[in-house]
Amino acid sequence: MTDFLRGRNTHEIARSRGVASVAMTSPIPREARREQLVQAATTAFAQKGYYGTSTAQVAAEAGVSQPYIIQVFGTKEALFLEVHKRAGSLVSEQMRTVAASAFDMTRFTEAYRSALIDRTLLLVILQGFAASSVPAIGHSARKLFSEMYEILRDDAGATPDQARDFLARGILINTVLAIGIQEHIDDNPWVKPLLDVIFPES
Amino acid sequence: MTDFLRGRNTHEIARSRGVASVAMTSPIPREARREQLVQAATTAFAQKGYYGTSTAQVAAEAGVSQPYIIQVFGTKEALFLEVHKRAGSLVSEQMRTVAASAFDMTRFTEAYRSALIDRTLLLVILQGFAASSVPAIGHSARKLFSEMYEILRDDAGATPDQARDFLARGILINTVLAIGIQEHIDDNPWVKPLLDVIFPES
DNA sequence: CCTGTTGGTAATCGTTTGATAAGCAGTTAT
DNA sequence: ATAACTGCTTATCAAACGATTACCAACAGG
Repeated sequence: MTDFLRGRNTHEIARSRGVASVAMTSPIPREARREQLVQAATTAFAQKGYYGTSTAQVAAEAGVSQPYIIQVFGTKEALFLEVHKRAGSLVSEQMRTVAASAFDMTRFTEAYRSALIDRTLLLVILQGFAASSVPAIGHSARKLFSEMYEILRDDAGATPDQARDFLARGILINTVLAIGIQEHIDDNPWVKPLLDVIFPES
Repeated sequence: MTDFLRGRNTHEIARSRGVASVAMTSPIPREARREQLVQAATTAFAQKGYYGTSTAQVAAEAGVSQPYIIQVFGTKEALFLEVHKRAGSLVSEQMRTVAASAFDMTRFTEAYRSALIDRTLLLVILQGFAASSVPAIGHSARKLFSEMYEILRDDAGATPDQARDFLARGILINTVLAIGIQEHIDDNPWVKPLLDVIFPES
């Protein structure tokens, strides 16, 4: 990005000063670091998708070097898959808890409002749909889709029609988020009534 | 791709034979060629999206050289925008004719079934949503979204709630097409009841 | 101390990318 | 005929990409 310092980590900063042991942060344990990288990658992939995001951008977002990303995850594809699966799990989890008791379309808003805290998760899922031509990504996307239907059917007791409408609403919200129409509402102010029924009183 | 002959057009074939005027097709007029290129680009972009599709792939699909694509459209972004806008126009057009009389959700299936003939159009629209982080593409996507709402509201007399449900169903269909779950129904056979209510008796 | 292991980086590579430049072939107008 | 225009190519380029290699720094255990 703009900040070239992003790529300079504590190691290099210390070395470039000629001081080996000043302002040196301890290396972060493997699992914690991996978690942090997935988080950064989620942010990056959410915006520009699988093809549109370079491993260097993910690295910059995380504040590490690009080869390190590859070293930890093996390939860019494996990284995206981990990001996608994690996002899918989190959203599924949230769906399950909200729809646990009985199916009720009025709970929909509640469900997605809490998920909106991590709107990047929803965007990653959309990007997964769009990149389904990559075999492994398509597989993961279909699995997620099926899993969501399973949740609605088994945990919420929804009929196929109800599940369809629920999923449709969810994907519509994902799309509206992706195109950022709320931020550009000034360009088309007359769509507000529509947005109002998509995001009630928010 | 696999066929290296794709890149050899009539010009080169004639020249490589040392014969200047044998089996030589006349150059195609500008507008007709442009149309053909947009068609090829639509096919290419529908599968792998804006970032995932190279201009060379578009050129191979159309049977012309890669620089020619750039020459005709200026940039890859301009090409995608033309493809996206044309797909949006065609789908909007179809929406308008079907929903012209009065709003009726039962006509939904009919509307999308005819549009399914060009499922690539729907995929291009989805890819436009996914690539909305590119400013011009985002603008085009929002414009399309607004236009669709306008059609539903003005031509079909739909309420915001009805428009929301209609659009949601449409985008769900786009998504289901994108992930290709129908082709992989064997992997998750129990989602068939869901697909049956998404694509009635098809 | 020094030795192995873990957590990282810099340097580099081969490929692919979008885009430019220059030129050739066929058609049309003078 | 020839000059000009349109259609389209080959050749080339600089930048960006994912990935490999080799190395450096800190810590832990003997």
